[in-house]
Amino acid sequence: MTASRPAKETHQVERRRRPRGAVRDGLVAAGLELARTGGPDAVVLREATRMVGVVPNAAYRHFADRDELLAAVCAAAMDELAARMAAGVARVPGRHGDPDAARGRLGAIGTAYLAFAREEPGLFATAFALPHQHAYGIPDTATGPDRTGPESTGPESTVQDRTPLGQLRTALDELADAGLLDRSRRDGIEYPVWATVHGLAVLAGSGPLRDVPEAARHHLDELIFGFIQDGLAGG
Amino acid sequence: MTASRPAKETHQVERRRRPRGAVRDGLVAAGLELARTGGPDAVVLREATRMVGVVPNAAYRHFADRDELLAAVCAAAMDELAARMAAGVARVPGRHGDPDAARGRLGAIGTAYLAFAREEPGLFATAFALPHQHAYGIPDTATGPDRTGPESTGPESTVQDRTPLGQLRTALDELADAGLLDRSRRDGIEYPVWATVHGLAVLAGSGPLRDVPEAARHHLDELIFGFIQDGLAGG
DNA sequence: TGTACATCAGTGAACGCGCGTTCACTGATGTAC
DNA sequence: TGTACATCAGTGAACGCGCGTTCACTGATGTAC
Repeated sequence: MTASRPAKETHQVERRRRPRGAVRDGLVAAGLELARTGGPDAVVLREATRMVGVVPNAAYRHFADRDELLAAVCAAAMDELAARMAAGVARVPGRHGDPDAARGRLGAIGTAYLAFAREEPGLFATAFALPHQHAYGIPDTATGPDRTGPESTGPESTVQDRTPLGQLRTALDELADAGLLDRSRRDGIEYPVWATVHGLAVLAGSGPLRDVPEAARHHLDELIFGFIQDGLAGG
Repeated sequence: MTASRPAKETHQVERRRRPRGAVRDGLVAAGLELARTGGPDAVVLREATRMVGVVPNAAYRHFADRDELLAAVCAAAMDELAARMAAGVARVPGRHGDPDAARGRLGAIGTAYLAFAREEPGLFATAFALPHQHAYGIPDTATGPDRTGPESTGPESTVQDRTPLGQLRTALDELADAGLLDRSRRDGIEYPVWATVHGLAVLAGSGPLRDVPEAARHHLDELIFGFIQDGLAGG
């Protein structure tokens, strides 16, 4: 029986029994659950420590302040979106360059994006809520390198990254490889495509279209996908 | 001199000197200024009363609670967006049905929308922040009539309304009247167009693309407008 | 035209709450000799 | 292999703050007779 272990050992387990990093991970996970229900504003430091079963100030061993915890939660939310997209893409069979597969993978990306926004509006909002968003002001100097800006579309765009934009780029590259997207139209096309899907995601996930019934929702999805197809085909 | 007025009159001015509705209007205006700087979360009831020069609980003569004040501020923010769009459209000369004018008015709508999101990210976020957004949950039953849903695109869509979506519909109708948009493609096309512009507005206004330098920003705008044009032309 | 009274829109004071954050502490763990 | 000590990661108690909201009140305004 396990009860034969000395009581002393059971007692000394009270302190520091958690594996290294468990509290930090737990705080982020707790913050993620709070964000799931109420968006970024619901990520309350004290509540997260309560959920982990730790005293409030223990959080300061792992985060400088509440904003740093929120930043970690935002990153985790973005990771979850990326993971769902990757899972959707992986579910589509077919070799790289096969036209049907290429179309299917691009569609899977859009579908996963929209599904995430609708099923998890709180996490979706959190994923795109960079901390310090609260100060809506003119950002810094609006100059300097920006890794997500359109100017980063160059040779390095072939580097595979798991971010939503990176996955979209990969899918569009494959579409071009499959001959379904004219090479001359490839450059920068990820932005209009992203904007279209993101716009519907916001409007239908937590915006003014959030209450449309399911049938109309599917109609909306089809309208948007058809529109993107036309935009990719060119005028 | 005005100083010849009896001091008594100057004194009795202390109470109720404000015109009817001035405090309510002032609270909404104050809330709008708070939202301008910090988005919907910055709409703090006590701060608004301070700005108006009134005691905190005076707000409860005009609003049931903080949420009702926020709702009024959100509506005011949406009105400001609508007004900027209308002003942009009105600036484009040319008769109804003239191709150049029709194109110009549609472009003015998109430009005004994007400019508002970039210049006033706080107000833009507030305009689309329906109160009770904090509870991200499955809305009611997801059934019942929805006036902004796609099913409201019918004979009543010809009714002119000043909402952003209403103005977009009007512009697209004119585009069809001018022969630039195939009638068979008109139905529901406002949603993809709206989504595309809204998506860029969010991404570039307060999202991950908010820090892209001005040159790249204009490039993005052109990409999006070109994409919409291709989508309207059809595949 | 003047008076009596209801209503309206403000004041003043107070409440409980939960938050983020700081301080001094303590016990367990890991490391140097 | 055993001991001394630094570091790590938690505890316990407390802080000040600003918020939304409630209560009883009061004076000015509008209305009925």
